Amino acid sequence: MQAEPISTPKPQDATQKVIDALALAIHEHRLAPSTKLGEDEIGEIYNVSRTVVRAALQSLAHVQLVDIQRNKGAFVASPTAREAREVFEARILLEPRTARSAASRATPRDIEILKDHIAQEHLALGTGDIGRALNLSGRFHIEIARIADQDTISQFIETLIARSSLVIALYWRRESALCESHAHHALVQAIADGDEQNAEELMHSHLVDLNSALDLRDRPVGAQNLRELLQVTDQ
Amino acid sequence: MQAEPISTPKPQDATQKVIDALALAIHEHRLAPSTKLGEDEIGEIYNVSRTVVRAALQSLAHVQLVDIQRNKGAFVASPTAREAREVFEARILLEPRTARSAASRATPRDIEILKDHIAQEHLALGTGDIGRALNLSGRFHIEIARIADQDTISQFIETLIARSSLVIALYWRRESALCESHAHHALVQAIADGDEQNAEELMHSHLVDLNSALDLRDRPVGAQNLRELLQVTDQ
DNA sequence: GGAGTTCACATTGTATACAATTTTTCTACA
DNA sequence: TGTAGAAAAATTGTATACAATGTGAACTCC
Repeated sequence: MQAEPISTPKPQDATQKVIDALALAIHEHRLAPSTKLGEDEIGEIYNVSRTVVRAALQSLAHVQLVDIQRNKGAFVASPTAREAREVFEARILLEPRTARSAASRATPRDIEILKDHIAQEHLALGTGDIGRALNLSGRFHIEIARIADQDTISQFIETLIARSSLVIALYWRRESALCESHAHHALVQAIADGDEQNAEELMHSHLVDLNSALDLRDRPVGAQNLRELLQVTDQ
Repeated sequence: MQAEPISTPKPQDATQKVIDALALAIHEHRLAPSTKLGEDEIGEIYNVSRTVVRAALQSLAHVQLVDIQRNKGAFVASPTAREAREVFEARILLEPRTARSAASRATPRDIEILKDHIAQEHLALGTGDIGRALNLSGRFHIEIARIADQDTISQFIETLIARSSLVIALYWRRESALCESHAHHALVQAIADGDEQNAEELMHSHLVDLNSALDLRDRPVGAQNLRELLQVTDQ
């Protein structure tokens, strides 16, 4: 009776599918901070039961991409200015050393992958798909952590980059251009050359640059959407 | 038989109760690495449904205290020698700077708490309750991270210390005494004095000492218990 | 007697059903 | 008209039921 030829209905975890889908939507800024994530709603979208959705939401809450409030529900996380600062402080602490380590271990294949990332990012920017470009930019950093071959720290960096996505959504200031392709390009070159010192320094300054492009003054986040709606053309 | 007079049956999350209970058991080395954690079994022990147990196990899997294998079940994690190395490398990277930060911010109340931790640890060692002493020793480090007032990094450190518990269970060598009370004492003094440089250095050397008390040669972990049983008085 | 197969049992993955809490809406009253 | 209160609706927390997968024992065949 040869059911589904290729598309398997539930090949692996249904949970992982939901996790990936939601994480991608957040990373690409299609789900804004503070958005309510109703269990039934999500379950209906992906054709899974609330059991699966709850597991996915809890997993995302663990990396602080969503915020679960008991008896209230799950919302896309909305980092405070302070949390945003901490995320980048942690990145500045971890990633330069990771870049150094990557420079000492990268294989030609790794360099290929990194360059491919940059190319795809450039492409996405060209087509105006900013969300995708942002996501790829983050995955570039994750890839470097993978090359560094330190799973434990890589995992930390992965969650930090995920949260960075939310920070950028909330605190990025328009004025600064986000074309940091140059920084990434120079970084790849240093890693390809095995220049550990340079890789470490480039990563450091890259992150400092990123951080300085944020406007981290406190502001009343939270029910942000509601406020926006209420103030629209309010006479 | 007047059941629990004050203890409420389900005051807060039932899930959190299970998480805490299992984590404590692991930290106190009452649950050995690779121990199978059956859902029905645990649910029966704590009088909760499998739903709650599964949520707890998934949460513990996130911090890598347990290892969930699809369709197989959950087991107390059993870090490889490599993972053990990585955990301590990460601690050495993060904690010294955290100790420095703690030294710059600690209040008299904080110092009290730290000294109390040491006293309790000493007490536990005196009564031979090594499991409790180990747990308190770990919580001492967590307390310092809390004082440093960097939630993001504190959270990383918390998971690292949790995993350290498993590492110690697997790789600690008997020969070395685990009375590092002196190190903790000196650390508190430096923090109380606001001596940032000294606090950072003391924490660094303390962690290096700890690390050197591990025997990180590879060994076939995994179904450790079974192997032991099978080889007992074999002829 | 040993290796391979099959069937029964046990355990996990997922869905549904029920209970508890929150949010909304409707109504009554000042 | 606006506000307080109560009932209704919606949503989450937990438990149970069913489906799918894995494990182990008994049995057959060599």
